[in-house]
Amino acid sequence: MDKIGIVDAVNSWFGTAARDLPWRDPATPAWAVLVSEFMLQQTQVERVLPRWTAWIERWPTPAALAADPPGEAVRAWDRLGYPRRALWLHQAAVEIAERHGNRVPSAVDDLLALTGVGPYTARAVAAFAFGERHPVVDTNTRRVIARAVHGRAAAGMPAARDLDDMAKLLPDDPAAAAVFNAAAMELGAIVCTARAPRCDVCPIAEWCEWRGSGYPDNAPAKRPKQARFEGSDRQARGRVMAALRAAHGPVTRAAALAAAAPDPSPRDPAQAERAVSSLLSDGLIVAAGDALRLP
DNA sequence: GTCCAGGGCA
DNA sequence: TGCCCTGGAC
Repeated sequence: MDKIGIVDAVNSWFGTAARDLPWRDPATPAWAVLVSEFMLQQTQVERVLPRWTAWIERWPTPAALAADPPGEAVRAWDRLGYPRRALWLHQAAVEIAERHGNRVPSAVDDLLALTGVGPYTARAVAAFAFGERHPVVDTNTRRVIARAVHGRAAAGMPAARDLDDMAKLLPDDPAAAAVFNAAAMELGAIVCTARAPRCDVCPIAEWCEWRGSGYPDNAPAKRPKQARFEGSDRQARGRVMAALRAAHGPVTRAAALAAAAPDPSPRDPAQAERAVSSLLSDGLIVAAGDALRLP
């Protein structure tokens, strides 16, 4: 493996292929970077952009968000999906305001201690907001390393090994390391994709162990099949949340149940009740007398 | 129509 | 290990 060749090729490819995203601007405050990473955990860039812009305009600091009720965060989250993350981001803002003097911490351990911040987000913020040299590994990076370095078609289960692999590739210079972290993710996202890799336009095709050994399919993707969304509890929960976001005040329990199950003859009559009770236990909705509202 | 991606939590 | 949501790819 030619480490220098790979790093230089990926970074210069990134210089031409990378989109001009506002959170990549070096002047972007750490708080805005943290918000972008929360949103990008689960959502494509195109959908995140308008929500992110509105969010940091409305809540330019952690304390500003912490001063509003969490339900406002859930409403502003809109349809980004996984609305528990809006609650977690609000809680993280409270923790930053209270424990860190309204300044996003730069140490990975401090970041990891924040609600909703895991190994990926902690290192992403340390690297991209503070310029620290850390391996930042998401599933795209893991796939790129599995193929280019290990000659495997797909990454295995996430492991500490992934961080070691990326750390070995990282340039010594922190700024170049930050670029490589972002570039490797981008390469995996748009070129070295899971299903249809575009090796013809890959900047590191000449070094790729997987390509060099004839694309062995030695990783039969044992990913558990995702449950269908149509008719799922998740869909029912999403419908209740949409109704609560649209209503600017409490809605009756009956209305929430009706929103959960618009089908007049649902196959699973208990599903609406499950949706409401699980949302209550997640704290995404709260009881207000006989009605329900955002927290 | 079906399948898939995405990080963190319990 | 299973669950959370949505929209886009196939």
